[in-house]
Amino acid sequence: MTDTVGTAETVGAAQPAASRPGLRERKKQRTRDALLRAALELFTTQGYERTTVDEIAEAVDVSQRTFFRYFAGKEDAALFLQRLAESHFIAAVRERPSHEAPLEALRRAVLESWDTIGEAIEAVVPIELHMRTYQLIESTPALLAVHLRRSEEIEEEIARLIAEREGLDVDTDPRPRIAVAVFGGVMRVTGRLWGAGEDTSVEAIRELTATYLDHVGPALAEKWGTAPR
Amino acid sequence: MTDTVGTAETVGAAQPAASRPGLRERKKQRTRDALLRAALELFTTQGYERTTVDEIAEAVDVSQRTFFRYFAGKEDAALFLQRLAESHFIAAVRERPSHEAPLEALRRAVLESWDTIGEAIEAVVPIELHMRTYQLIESTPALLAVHLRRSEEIEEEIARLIAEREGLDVDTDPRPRIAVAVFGGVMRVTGRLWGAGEDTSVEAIRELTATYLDHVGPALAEKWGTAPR
DNA sequence: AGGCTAGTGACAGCCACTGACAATTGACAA
DNA sequence: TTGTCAATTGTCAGTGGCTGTCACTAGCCT
Repeated sequence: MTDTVGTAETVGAAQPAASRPGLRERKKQRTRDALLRAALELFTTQGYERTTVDEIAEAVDVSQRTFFRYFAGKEDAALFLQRLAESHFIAAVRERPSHEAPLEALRRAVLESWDTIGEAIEAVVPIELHMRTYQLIESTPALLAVHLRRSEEIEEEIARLIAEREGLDVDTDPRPRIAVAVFGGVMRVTGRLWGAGEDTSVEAIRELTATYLDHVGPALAEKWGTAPR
Repeated sequence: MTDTVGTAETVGAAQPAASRPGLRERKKQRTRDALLRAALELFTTQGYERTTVDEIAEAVDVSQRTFFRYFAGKEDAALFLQRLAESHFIAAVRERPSHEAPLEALRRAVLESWDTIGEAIEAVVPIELHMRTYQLIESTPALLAVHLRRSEEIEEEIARLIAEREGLDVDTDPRPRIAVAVFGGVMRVTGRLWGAGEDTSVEAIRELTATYLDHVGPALAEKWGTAPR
């Protein structure tokens, strides 16, 4: 709050002069991040239901009302990072070359986006907190419910993307939606297993995903050999 | 509330003397049904969010507290019939002969259970109200979220069932969960399309389901022909 | 008939969330 | 530097879902 704040900030920040959000904007960003971190920290330590919005606000020393100005609700804060991750995934799908077969494109998009997502999150909160948050979501009915609904919305979006890639009409041809539903189904299964397991590393989820996607074919086979494979 | 209620009920009811729940029990049942009907009626006419629990209770002339003794919450009432339907579906799967391939068994189970479910529901509320309720769920975010979470739980249950049928271990072999996830994904897509469409008949959902299930293979093909089919 | 207990109503209270209004503070121009 | 405008925030009051408690009524059982 000194008189040289302006200069100090400009120098101290790693902003390459291209974008200088202004004091007000930066302050807002800091408040949002602080609220998010406090919320996730409290959620993952005491549990989601046992944490009140007042506690979160108090931890950041703002009014409860302010919390609701940054987040639509408790859920919104808890799922914030998921949304971040989802947008990265969608972007990854968009960038897949259109000569790849639909499922192939989706597969590469997830596997690839695991990394870029990590970086984006680290810029806001420690990755480790995000991992804990993910497990929290999987184990908290209220959060899982909202997360699954969001997943469905994303599936619709991706289905339209795929349809566009292939030059098809989603409302006429069932294949885009089906392909995405299949893919989404597998992702949900692997996500759940990953969250329930011990190894929370990116490698673990990557491998699990790849393995399960490889098993879609066999799982749909007329007759299953008893060989588990 | 006359003194001959007991006798009248015994005669009037279609209970074949095998089970006579007792006055208390019957009264409870009537209260529950009344609450359910009132709730669904209000939900589907005014909207879920715009209906308060007090309104529902008042419509049946009981205290708000009593509503919560019968239903865990507003959601619980709204999804009551879904749960009924789900249990029928699970039962149908259990009864499929074990020589059928997994997906074939699931397919037959749904298509078959559409009918038996109808009867079970009619015993509580008019089918037509159930149809409206289904559309309400699909179009109400809060309800859809919980419904999807329940779906996931059911998928897990079915996956274990399938694994058992095939003599496999769900935690070792990915195929049961994958197959069920694929199936569930298709069901969700068709359910959504059905709810959004005009034709709310059983035939419509049956045909839609069959068609979409038939397209799973093509949707997973390496290269999609441009023919929508 | 009379005790036992399930079911209920009435009341109090917690917490998520919202609208309204006033106070504060950054942004920008004079 | 100072004044004005607009964005942010705090405060207050209220709505609605949901829960705990307690006294009371009415089926049920011996």
